[in-house]
Amino acid sequence: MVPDTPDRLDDDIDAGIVRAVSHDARATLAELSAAVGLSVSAVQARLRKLETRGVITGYRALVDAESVGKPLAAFVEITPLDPGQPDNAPELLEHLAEIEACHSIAGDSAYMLLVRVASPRHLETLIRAIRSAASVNTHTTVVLQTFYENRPILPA
Amino acid sequence: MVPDTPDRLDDDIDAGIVRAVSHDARATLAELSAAVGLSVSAVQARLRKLETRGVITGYRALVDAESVGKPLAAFVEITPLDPGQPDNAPELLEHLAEIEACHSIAGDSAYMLLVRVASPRHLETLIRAIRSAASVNTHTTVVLQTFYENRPILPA
DNA sequence: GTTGAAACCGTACGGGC
DNA sequence: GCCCGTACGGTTTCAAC
Repeated sequence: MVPDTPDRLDDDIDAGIVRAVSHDARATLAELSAAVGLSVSAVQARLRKLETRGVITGYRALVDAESVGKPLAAFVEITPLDPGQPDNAPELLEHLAEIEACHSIAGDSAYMLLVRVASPRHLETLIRAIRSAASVNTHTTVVLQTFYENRPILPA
Repeated sequence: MVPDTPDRLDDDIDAGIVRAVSHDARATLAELSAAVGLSVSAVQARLRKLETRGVITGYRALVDAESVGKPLAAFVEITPLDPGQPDNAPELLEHLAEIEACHSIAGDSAYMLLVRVASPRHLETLIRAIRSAASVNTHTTVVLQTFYENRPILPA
């Protein structure tokens, strides 16, 4: 039996490109070229492919949350009030820009959110908005300090 | 009394630049210039300042975790075995590349980690490594599905 | 902040492996 | 198929204003 391709990286060069652009998304093709030892054209073609195949899904600036007025982060676990109802909480909450991430999880709660707000008062307002928008209970864990986050996901 | 600057964005134009580069970190200065209505040079100078002031701390490619062989994510809460000891768990764990984020938190546990691994077996190995490296108990919540994450932090 | 000129970069295309 | 080189238009950079 032929083994399935375990992931969508063709080879070590693709992995090197992903690593380099994960470390600095604004790196030029010339810099990426130097990093992996291929011509600029070849790197450009590979980068395009990585984007179209969905390996690279976008490019983001990392922004200091305090600098943009959102110094308070929290994990909010949510659970539907009525477990019988169809559950589309992620969609119902998508319009709330304070929510940075939404995962469904194993364990006591149904979803884990990561949120960022300006103050405890804003956190209270957001939690109320979450509860009423998605008909859920919430369990909130305040982040006291972030040591690191958004470390690059490196190809194995 | 003069109000303290609440954050480190000078004005709406800086906010616009941050928003634009958060949405697409590979946008050219010309594109950013068009987005905020300033000359290319002025945008470049502002972007540099935002970087040196620490408002923008870097640029990352968003990588599909499954495509690079890490389809399994989990939240790992950790608590020191001996609460009397000096606690430098974040440093002790920093060398583990599977850890994407480390926050200290309020509540039952001391820290919340976000980790990504290839399989349940790798998760077990990682949890053992975390326990022995930082002398902690762990409480793990597996991520079943990620609806969204890394949504941009927009200036208020 | 703006303009402008030189250096650099992104892109498409041709040819070779 | 993938890769490299070249050429042209767009971009980045920096100095002068």
